[in-house]
Amino acid sequence: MAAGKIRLKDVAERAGVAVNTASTILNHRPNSWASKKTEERVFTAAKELGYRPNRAAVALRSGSFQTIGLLVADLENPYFTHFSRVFGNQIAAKGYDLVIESWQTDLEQEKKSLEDFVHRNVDGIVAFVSNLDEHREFLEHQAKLGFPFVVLTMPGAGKSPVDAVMPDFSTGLQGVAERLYELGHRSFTFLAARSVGQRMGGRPSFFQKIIGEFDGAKVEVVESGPQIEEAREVGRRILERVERPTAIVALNDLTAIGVMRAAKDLGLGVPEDLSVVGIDGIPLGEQLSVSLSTIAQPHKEMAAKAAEFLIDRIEGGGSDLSKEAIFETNFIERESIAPPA
Amino acid sequence: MAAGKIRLKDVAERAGVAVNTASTILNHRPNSWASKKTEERVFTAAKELGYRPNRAAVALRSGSFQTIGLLVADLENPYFTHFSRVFGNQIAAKGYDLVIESWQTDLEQEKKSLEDFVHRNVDGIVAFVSNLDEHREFLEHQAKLGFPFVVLTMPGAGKSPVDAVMPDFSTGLQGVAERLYELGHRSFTFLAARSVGQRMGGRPSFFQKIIGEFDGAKVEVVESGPQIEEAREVGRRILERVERPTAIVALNDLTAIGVMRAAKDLGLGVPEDLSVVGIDGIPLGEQLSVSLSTIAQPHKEMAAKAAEFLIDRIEGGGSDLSKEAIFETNFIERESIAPPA
DNA sequence: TCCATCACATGAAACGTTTCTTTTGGCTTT
DNA sequence: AAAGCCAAAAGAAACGTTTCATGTGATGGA
Repeated sequence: MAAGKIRLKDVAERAGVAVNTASTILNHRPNSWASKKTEERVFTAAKELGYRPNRAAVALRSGSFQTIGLLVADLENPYFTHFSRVFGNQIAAKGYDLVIESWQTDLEQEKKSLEDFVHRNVDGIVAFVSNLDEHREFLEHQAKLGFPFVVLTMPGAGKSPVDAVMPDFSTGLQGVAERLYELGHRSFTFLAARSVGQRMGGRPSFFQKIIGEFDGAKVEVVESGPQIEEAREVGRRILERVERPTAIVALNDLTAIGVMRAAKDLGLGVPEDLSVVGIDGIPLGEQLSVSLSTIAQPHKEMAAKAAEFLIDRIEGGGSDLSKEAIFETNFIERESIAPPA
Repeated sequence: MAAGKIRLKDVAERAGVAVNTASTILNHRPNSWASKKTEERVFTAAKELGYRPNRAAVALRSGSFQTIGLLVADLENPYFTHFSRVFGNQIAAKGYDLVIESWQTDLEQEKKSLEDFVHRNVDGIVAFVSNLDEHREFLEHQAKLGFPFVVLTMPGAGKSPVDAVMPDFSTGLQGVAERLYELGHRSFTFLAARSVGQRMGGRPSFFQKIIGEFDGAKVEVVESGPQIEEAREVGRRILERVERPTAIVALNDLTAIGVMRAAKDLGLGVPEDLSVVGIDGIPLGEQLSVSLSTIAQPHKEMAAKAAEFLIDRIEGGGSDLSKEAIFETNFIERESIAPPA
């Protein structure tokens, strides 16, 4: 248990009032009457004793922890920590606490985390999910229960059973493709997330389609895990070949960093010998010695929208249709791209 | 509230037993007595109904949330997320949940976070604190209350009132100094944390002392904030001068990255024109295009020790003297250092 | 003068568990 | 056959709040 065990009862006693009176005064500020004098007494008593309500009791009685859960894929990826911070600020402003959980890499764990999380008795959940279809049954169940749930995922997997916030990579990818082609690139590799179903919302195929419309350009899709180390390995294998691409688009900024390192390992310069583009727009990308070009997601707006959806559900409770918000991404050109050698 | 409101009572009814019987069977697995037959009935009833205990009620009655709090300086710094993950695994194995909080940069907020955290009714806290002395009064109070508390901080600020886990940078710094001197460096800059009291545990002065013992070497101490952006600015100012150092040791790996970028901004190469060393040993450092030399802290061992200290306090409860664990750091040489031009 | 009315305050139930104490009835012991 | 004992299970109190339903004593209208 936490601090010195000061109960509401103690405060009430010291103020010479009943415990419910103290309760009304301390919380229900709005709509409470009570004479100024007793209010005064209760407040000073509480302060003097250093009273803090017992969260377990509050939660038990009022049915809410005032806590919302955020489930991210990997807390060690700056994209998620950055998102977490922005999101945390948003909901803190509404008086909610944040509990962050991180599932790592595999689908089984993702499912398990999701289910465990629901039973932590949080008031609502925002979760990054790799693939809507894998969780559809579960999410439908939650929606039916009216449990406030918002997912962040990729568009294109059909209507989500719960509110969803999604980036739309088409504009960003279009921008990348056009710019790289314009610079003279014709041979591309797209590093795709190892397929957990259609995790990447058709990013590879969309990119292929765009590139396919350009004369003489070709794109190869290679799978990789989402972390630097693996991308470095995969990148090395790609770049060791005789016929290597002149530009690589990676599945996220972290893997793009891995690819840049792979280039370095082989004595290739970025961007002279290889152009690299990431996805996400993590702040770190801008600070690298060769700053990373990227397709940036609007972190802040997405976090705000997720918070808004969730709070609406929690407070409005309305079990109307699920809502979707799709955010455009945009290509940010930095030092990591240049014309091919 | 979470899932479908299945109470222990419902389980008990379905199993045809009293609620306390169900409780005993479900939790007190060890030491419980009850016939195999009823055990069986209770378990299947619970499973069929999808029963999950209400955490608020459990916490209220048994006085513990089975949750421990981790307070870090900045969740966007990979050092802390990495630590969090390792630490989280450690305590998860003991059946505790983890709640992470992040104070950002300034002392006021640090104090506030610390105090708020205590009132979240967690079972114990592990906190990174910038400076023991700033929190001494508070920590002594917690120690007196017997509240399980472990701090991670720098050594040298006198005996900690609560259990403490600390890195000892003397070996690491010694290693850096020797190696850089050996490579031919004579002019150093030490990027120090902007002084919140003696935040850095005498790192700058210790480094000065070591360097002072080498013939013809000099070191200058410059302050910076802990984030990349500021370090980049500060680094630029240092490197723009006519008399610039040939080697910079930064207060953490992130700021070292900022310094490397500052060099790039000015057209200086790392390591040809400038050697850079960080502190912490974040995994990212190894993956940069110019991999970062660093003074590595033993994350894993430190996290394990912090977990051990805390669990001991929580479960042992013993209010004996506070313990300290000091971990050696060690210098890891990577590509970011070389002989001066 | 009497009864509504009002402002202010209180008593007590309830939230879902855990845990301390008590009951039951079948079995051994004498 | 009565007393005692034990395993197995039930009863009920308690944790610290919030909230619903009451209670009070003054005020004002009739």
